Amino acid sequence: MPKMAQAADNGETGCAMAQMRIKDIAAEAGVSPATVSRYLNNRPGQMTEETRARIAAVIERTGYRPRAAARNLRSSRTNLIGVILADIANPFSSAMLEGLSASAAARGCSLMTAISGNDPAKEAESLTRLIDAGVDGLVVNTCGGNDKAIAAAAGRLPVVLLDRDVADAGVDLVTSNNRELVAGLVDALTAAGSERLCLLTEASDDSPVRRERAEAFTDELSRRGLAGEVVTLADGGATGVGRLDETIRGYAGKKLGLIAVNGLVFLRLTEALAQLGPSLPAGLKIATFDDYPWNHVLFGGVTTAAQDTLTIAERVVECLSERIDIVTTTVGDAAKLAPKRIEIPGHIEHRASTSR
Amino acid sequence: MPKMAQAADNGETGCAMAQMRIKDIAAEAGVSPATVSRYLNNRPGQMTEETRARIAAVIERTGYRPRAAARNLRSSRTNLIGVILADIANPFSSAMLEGLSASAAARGCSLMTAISGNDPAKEAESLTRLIDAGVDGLVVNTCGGNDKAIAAAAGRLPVVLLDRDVADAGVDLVTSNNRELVAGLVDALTAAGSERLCLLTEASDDSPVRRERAEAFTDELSRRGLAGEVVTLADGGATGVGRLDETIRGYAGKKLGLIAVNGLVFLRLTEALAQLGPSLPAGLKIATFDDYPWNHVLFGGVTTAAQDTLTIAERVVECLSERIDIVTTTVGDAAKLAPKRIEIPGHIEHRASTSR
DNA sequence: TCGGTTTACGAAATCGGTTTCGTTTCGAGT
DNA sequence: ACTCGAAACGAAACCGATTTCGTAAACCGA
Repeated sequence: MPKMAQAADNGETGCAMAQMRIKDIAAEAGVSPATVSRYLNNRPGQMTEETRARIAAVIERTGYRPRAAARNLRSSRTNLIGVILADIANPFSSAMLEGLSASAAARGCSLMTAISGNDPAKEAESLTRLIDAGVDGLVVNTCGGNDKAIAAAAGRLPVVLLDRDVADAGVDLVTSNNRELVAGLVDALTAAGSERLCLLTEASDDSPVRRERAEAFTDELSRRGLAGEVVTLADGGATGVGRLDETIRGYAGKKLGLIAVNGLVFLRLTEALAQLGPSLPAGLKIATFDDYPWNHVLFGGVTTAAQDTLTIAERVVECLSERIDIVTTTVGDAAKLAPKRIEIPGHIEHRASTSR
Repeated sequence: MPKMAQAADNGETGCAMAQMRIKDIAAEAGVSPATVSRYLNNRPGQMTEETRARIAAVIERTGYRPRAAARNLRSSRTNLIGVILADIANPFSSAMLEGLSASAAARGCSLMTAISGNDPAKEAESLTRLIDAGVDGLVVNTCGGNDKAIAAAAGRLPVVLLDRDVADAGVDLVTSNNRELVAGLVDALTAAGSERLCLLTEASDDSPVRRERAEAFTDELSRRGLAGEVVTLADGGATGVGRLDETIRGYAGKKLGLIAVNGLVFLRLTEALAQLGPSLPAGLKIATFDDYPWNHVLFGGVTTAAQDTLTIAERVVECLSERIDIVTTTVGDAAKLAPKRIEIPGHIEHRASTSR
């Protein structure tokens, strides 16, 4: 006989009563805790429709909620997904967070988030913090510089990389079809009359994504026999402007088209253009990656390579849950499925795209 | 004698060994699990410098990490802070998330995030999800419509409201000094020559924040004897543009100044202005809340009321930890400290602010 | 040297679920 | 009727830490 046997017989007492435990529910429903547990996790071994109903009724009436900590401990599963984002200021990241949140919730998982702010040290710290917290899996939008740590983490739990790859291997990656998107932007600009193209990048951003886009860009140029180059803006804002000014002057009168390699570079580009004064070279056209909400306002609308963040998020969670299920189901590390590389097609938003 | 007595004697075997438990560490260090626990939580009752060092050495060597689920269960504390954000697309929210993440990490806490997308149903669901997950406290940037649920939640664990208040009482709130910021924007516009002022709002956003700003605005107008009004854009984009167009025409030739009540309205405003064509009424000036990164690019720089997101985040976490400490320390609900209302002063970014 | 108070630590209970394993019951097949 | 397998369920171990309580040793002033 339990100490607080009749703790449950309250109808609607408003007072703060001690929390119900599973054994209280069990007693109330006249079954064993094991059966209630089966009910809670609707285990394959069915139970009589009658006991099921009885348990449901008791839970409904008492408003019982199982304590997560207890079930986590015993089952060593938390239904938590860790997310490490490099730069939350980037709308890509916030859109992704929203998508991940929704997809995770759909599978009964919650998100634990950490933000590295593009600082590898913080990223590493977040990595251990989330793992220590017991997340079932990890989504990492890495800022780079932690390849070994990430590989190590992937050895301990399921990891899916988001957008940015890691030199070391063995982890799933979900990203956009950057090469096609680059081609699409080149298409758009040439169709709009540009004769020379520049891809603008930042020195500080040395991510594999940037490199992939730059590579695709030069490939595309040579494939089409177009003139152009990759221009790396220096980090200090002013230098960047100088470099940009120089570039624009260098192509003066030649129908230049600029592609910003990502949203932040685009932002710096607009700043720089504003600084250079209202007199832009005639025929200068602009396109960019990342569909910031103001892209269709600036310059009368900027043609944009938009990533399908919602689908990316969905697939990320899908990959992760798949691996999580494997880990928690199979005995050892047997049946390791090969690392996937998934490209989610983005699309080009065609807009006016002219600076004038 | 434990089953796996010598599991610990490996030096650097690469094989995946079973995880260490606290009792393994204890055995290895020649102390009891209780002492190791004391070490881990550096409890007031000191221990010999020698045993401390011995435990530290063993932990260091084995790379032992305590299982969070177990300590959560026993201590009924998770070091998790739940965060519910209404609209992650708003840079205010993402900046806040970054700030919260940093402040929480500084106190050894992690963040569990949920995003309501301004949907009260989702918000309510997030509320229960996070509470069920066992968060120690909750930060809510509510979208409204859940006053009772939030009040109920606040009865069960510490809750701090972020930016948006809740009709019901009894919870801490951290927000900006909206009234002063409104006055600051009015200052800026009148100083720039505006004679009539409009505050632009959206019908769909009926948050207390919007209302507070609108109220402050009309107060300010009457205090200064200025002409002007609050203009509510309808929800459907097109109607909004029409309404705006109408407003601008109505004041034609009268040196109009527009204030966007928040960043999203400002975005719609820029869109609408772009749609209305390049010929804006001469002397139209614009100011806005929320310092989006492109504010200083558009229209040659838009005067902005910027909130101090970092400080807000800091104070939010501070408030929350304070209450969490009280809850976990004191016996009952004694010593309930009164709900605070904290206003963090923002500042006005003075920029060119002219549309032409 | 002796009571009295800390201090350092260990033994064992405990948190609240899940999981394993075994038992009973029920229905089908012959 | 009897066997057999599956279905429904209960008893008890278990997850891995924290916490309570107790004890032995150390310290301390008189």
